[in-house]
Amino acid sequence: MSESKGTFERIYDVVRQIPRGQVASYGQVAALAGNKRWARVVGYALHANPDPDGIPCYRVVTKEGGVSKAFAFGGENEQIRLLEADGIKVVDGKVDMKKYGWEIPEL
DNA sequence: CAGTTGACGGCCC
DNA sequence: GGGGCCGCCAACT
Repeated sequence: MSESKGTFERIYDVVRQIPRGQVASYGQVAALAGNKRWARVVGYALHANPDPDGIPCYRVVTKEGGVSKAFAFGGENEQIRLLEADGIKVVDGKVDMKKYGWEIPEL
């Protein structure tokens, strides 16, 4: 509770809360992490991805639902594969945010 | 310590 | 409708 978590861990915590079968955009994660302007920071944090096993960075897409090409954990094709494994349909390398877009619980 | 970069977002032309 | 530029914050060198 000391909020000693750094900005990165904070972002990881949000991504980790993304339910299976849904996706969240960088701005979405950034907003839940604390600030929407962290969109770039989110990208940086996910790139660090210290725990790809607990941090489904592949569930994080751009606001357009497109997967990032700079993906380094296997390639875009791999991310799409993982998304479909979650029941998310990927079209043209993009997902239907209006259908799979993660609804913020905004507790 | 300061400068540059970066898995983005939003607005302008 | 598509493409390009600027702006935001934090981390990295």
